[in-house]
Amino acid sequence: MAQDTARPSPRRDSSSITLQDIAAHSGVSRSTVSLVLRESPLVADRTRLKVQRSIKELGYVYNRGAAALRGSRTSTLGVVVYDIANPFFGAMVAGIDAALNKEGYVSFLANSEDSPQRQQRFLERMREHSVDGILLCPAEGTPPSLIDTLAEWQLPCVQVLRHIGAPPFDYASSDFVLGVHQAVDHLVALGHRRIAFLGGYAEHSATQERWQGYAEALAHHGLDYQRLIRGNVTRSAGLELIETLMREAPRPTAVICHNDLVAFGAMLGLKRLGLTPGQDCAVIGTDDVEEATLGDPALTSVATHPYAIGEEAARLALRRIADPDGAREQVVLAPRLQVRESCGGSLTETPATSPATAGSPP
Amino acid sequence: MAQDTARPSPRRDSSSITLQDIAAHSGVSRSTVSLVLRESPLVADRTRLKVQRSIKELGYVYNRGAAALRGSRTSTLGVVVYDIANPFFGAMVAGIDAALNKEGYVSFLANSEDSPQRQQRFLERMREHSVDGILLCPAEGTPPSLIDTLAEWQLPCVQVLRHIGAPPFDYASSDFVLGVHQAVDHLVALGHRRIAFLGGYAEHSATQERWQGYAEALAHHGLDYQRLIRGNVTRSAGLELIETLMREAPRPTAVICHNDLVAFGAMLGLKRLGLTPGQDCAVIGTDDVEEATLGDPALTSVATHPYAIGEEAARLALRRIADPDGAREQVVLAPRLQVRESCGGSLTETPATSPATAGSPP
DNA sequence: TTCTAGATTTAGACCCATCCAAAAAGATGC
DNA sequence: GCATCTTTTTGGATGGGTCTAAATCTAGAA
Repeated sequence: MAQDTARPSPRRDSSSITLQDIAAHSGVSRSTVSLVLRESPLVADRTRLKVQRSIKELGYVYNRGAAALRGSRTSTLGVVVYDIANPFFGAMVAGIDAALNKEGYVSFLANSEDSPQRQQRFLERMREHSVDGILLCPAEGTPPSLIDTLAEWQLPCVQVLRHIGAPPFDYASSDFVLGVHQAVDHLVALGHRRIAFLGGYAEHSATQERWQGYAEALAHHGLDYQRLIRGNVTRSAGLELIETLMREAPRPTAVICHNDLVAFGAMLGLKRLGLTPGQDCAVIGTDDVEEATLGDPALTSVATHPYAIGEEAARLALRRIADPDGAREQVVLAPRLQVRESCGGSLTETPATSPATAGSPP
Repeated sequence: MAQDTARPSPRRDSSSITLQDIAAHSGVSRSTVSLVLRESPLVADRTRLKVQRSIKELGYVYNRGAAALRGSRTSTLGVVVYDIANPFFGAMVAGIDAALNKEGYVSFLANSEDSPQRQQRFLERMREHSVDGILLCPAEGTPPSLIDTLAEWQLPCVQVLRHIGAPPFDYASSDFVLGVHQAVDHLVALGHRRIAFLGGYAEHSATQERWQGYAEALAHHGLDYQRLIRGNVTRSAGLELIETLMREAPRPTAVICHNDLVAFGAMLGLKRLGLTPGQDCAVIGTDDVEEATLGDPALTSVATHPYAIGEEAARLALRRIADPDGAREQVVLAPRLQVRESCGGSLTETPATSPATAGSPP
């Protein structure tokens, strides 16, 4: 109670100061200090100020580990992606980070490298660390039962980009079906009739949705030509696949690519074949990465907004944590076709389609 | 002790099982179970097996939060980068993740967006979470005192790619000085005499080292021409900077770029000016990202091995955690010039320089 | 002045593992 | 059989918060 000004402030070994010390210093109980720390409205203003002064003066450091032990939240989240070196995921993680940061959350990140085993190990570790929830981009070959396991563990999980297991589940992604529709519509409007689709394997929901959109859109426009080449979704895959494709007869006059990397590879492949992208063959990518603007030619691309997806996924996770039994949600952002030179249209930039609204996944 | 087979295994609400339950079930004390969990050699084999069986049978989940409260380690690390959307950092984070994973560590990731404030907030939060250490790529404008602050906090910190504060400090990076030397040497061998350097600002140690290498190498070869253009390190910056540069007289015959993004921008800029990269002007990048192989033309680049840097940084952090007062280390990997088409040499790939050995930073 | 609802504050149990010192059990030597 | 070492095991204190229910303190009502 009395201000002991006799000795210089008895600041102990930095962070060994506890609630008890603050309580003693400010003349209240441990409980009250705890309430102040958690910004409870129960505490009277005078008391709050007094305690806050002590906290600052003694250089107190909140111990979240201890708090988590008794309390119910850790303010941590686990995030699993399968290829963090891919800039798409980089942007997505940036979005997640920004959204979590606002709410005082921090996230553990794991790169599964598309290995279900690594993914599993990480999730078990997350359980041991008692994270409040999981953001999961499921690795290729993840058993659908994983979602049930997480549910048994009482660990809220938001699936991102890909989904496994049976609905209803929490999910955040882009509407890939709609994206391909937009691309096909645009090409048809430009007069194309032979439109191919490049890249992807059937295992992922995200690929299946693209293919579904492709088939639907062709049917919708009454087009007969249909050519879908499976393959990896890398630059070099695009390079190889386009060579196969252009050797066929009849050739397509346009290709839609699984992502921008494939599209860049395809454009390079066209050039190596002596063809001009956008003139001899239109190319449309997916994702609209930064590089698309500065390609040669600039790439028309279905923008899938990874940063926004990351933000939405994080926010959805926070909602689910706050209300674990709430109705499952699917936040599926509408993509937007970004028209540039690679599909031979004019060089002017045309705002192409509807503004962002929610669609629905299969 | 007696196997209570009367009722179906009394598996309670999933994860509410504690050491106490295991102890009771296997007929030993809590302490012994704890020793088993930590793989202590003190425990007799018979006992260990018995306990492990109980652990499995009851579906026990280790509570790391509780362990951390009493013990001294959390097996967690904080990682701060300033631009996770950049594939270079993506690869680096992948390396960090892989190295940590092997040792049972997990990491919190934050994207500072080059904001010292965000970085500061994150570091404070990491302290509250009692991470065992920090991997820090300091944000632009980070006060050098931050390193002292972390030391006061008793938080081991390995700086990565950039460094601030006074030596000795723990640091993992690439030898940027040597990288530029390699690039200049190669260009000089090809007959170039007017070599410019593109991009970067003086604030970062990583930029300063590149510039130092540039100046040193020119002096070493007795070249008079010296032209260094500051600027951002993005694709579009490269595009703009090269235009400025090529309008000068005399023009350089070669440019070395701060990173590959700048180099790609520069190549695009050359094409827009009607010049051919590798013929009218040689271009060399830094980092050797995947895309370099598939550029048009393929880009000669100083490979800086981000994945390896990430691994080394993580391992160094683990060493420092194990031995907080050990001598500070600087792990600086030697880069390697990857010769391709963009500097006009032949199209054959020449293994250019020495294999990886450690160099030393300024 | 006494009573009471509402606003504040608090004591003490609790979360779940780890640490330490000391006890118990087993092995060995004479 | 007893003392002496080892090898194993263990009780109880401990870490630093949060939770609950109850205690205390107001100010306005009766």
